[in-house]
Amino acid sequence: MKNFSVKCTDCETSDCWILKFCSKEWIDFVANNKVSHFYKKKQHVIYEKTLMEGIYFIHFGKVKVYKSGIGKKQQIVRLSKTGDILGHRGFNREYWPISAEIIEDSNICLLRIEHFNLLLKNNIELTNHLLLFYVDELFYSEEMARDLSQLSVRERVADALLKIKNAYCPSKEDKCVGVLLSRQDIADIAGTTKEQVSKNLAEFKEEKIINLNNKEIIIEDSDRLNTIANHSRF
Amino acid sequence: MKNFSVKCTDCETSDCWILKFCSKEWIDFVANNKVSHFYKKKQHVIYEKTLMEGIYFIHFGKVKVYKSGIGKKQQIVRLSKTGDILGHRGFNREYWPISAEIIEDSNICLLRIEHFNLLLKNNIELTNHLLLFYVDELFYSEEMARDLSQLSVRERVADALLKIKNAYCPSKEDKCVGVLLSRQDIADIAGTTKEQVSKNLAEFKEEKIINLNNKEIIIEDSDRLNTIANHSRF
DNA sequence: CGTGAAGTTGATGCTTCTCAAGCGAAGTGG
DNA sequence: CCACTTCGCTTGAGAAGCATCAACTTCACG
Repeated sequence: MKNFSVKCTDCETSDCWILKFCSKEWIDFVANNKVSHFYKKKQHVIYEKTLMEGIYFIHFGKVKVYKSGIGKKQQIVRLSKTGDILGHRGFNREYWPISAEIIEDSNICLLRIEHFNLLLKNNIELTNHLLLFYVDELFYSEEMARDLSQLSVRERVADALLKIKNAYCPSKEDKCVGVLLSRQDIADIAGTTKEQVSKNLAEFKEEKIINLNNKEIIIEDSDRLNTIANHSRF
Repeated sequence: MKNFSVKCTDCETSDCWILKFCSKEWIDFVANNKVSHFYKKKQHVIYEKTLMEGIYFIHFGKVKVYKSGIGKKQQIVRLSKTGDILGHRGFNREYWPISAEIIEDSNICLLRIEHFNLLLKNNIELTNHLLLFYVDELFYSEEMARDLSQLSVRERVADALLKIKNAYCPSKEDKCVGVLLSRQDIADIAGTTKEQVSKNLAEFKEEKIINLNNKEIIIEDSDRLNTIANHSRF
């Protein structure tokens, strides 16, 4: 396993919050106190209900954040990637309210909570950014709640595809969704079962809205996909 | 209509955030810049998609906060009351992402956003409290999302009753849920229809879990109600 | 006392979940 | 390198859960 533990000052992940919102001396502080770790696909960074340790920053990679529900059911609440903060849902909590699992090999930095608190206290811009970030997260979360309860499965599957694309391949020109997720993962975003996802993807393919090339999902007609997903909103 | 526009310094709503987290001089600042308004049941404080104006503080009363969905469907995302902050979901947004409707006559203070921002900048304790509040809101919202998608209607109706009780009558001794909401309101919390609420309430009554005394819901066996609502959680 | 709104209840049918069988790709071990 | 196992995906059939519709009752309020 390669060592990805670079100094923050040499880090190429330019949208890392530390680099963007902290002063030079505090970037050094983070560099001296963070711990980097490389994770392989399917490994867990965070286990729900275990002791909260600190805040994570994704140096590079892709991570799904989910909440456990009935039996084995899970609700994916976020798709995180390079530059994203991770574990902020556990801020000020003793135990993690969510789990985080690697979906593409990732390198992730941990800053223990006492250091993060010190950082917040001394970097007002970071605090302000975090505040606004929570506002956004709350907005998306409540939109998700409403949609999970009111949209049909077909609409939710369409919406899930757009969410994945938006998270991992936002480029308008590029048609792929940017990551290989299992049917179960898509179901855990859409709040349904893997069988329903399969059936609806087959339908979308039949209608030439998407294409399925060896496991990869290609969005052929994002306008119609949008129409299906937004069928109801407003 | 009585005039409830008291000076903040004379305000008896002791859990108002201004009184709790701002310094004396800044309480005066709020007192001089806030606008109080009395609202009657069914009036709207906030209309979704209209211009965001500022942050509200509930002097006294009860308010439901909801997001519009398909057709006339609504998802209630919060039950607010005396001392609560209102409209923080619109922080840093141009338009309101939610509506807020009075469910019991209320007096509510508005602090325009430019004043609120100034307040935040100068009262670090308020900023910190707001940050932690958003973390909590995010937690509850994602729990709601998961539950709406995974629980059965029966479980969600039980959960809705507990949420109402918890919001408006948290006392363990008192059995009432603390407020008169319509079946449609309960449905909008539970993510179902008013008919299903009616049927499930009848079932609960049959099972001696609740009692229905002229529109008022009395919780007779909160343990069993909890068991039903939590059937799945963990 | 009359009108409209809110609540109840039952019948019906659609949507979605569950279960099961079959398939193919990928990984494992001899 | 090939059989063997395992895992994920697909598809169909059946069942369950839930929304919708409609008829009726009760309540609120002028």
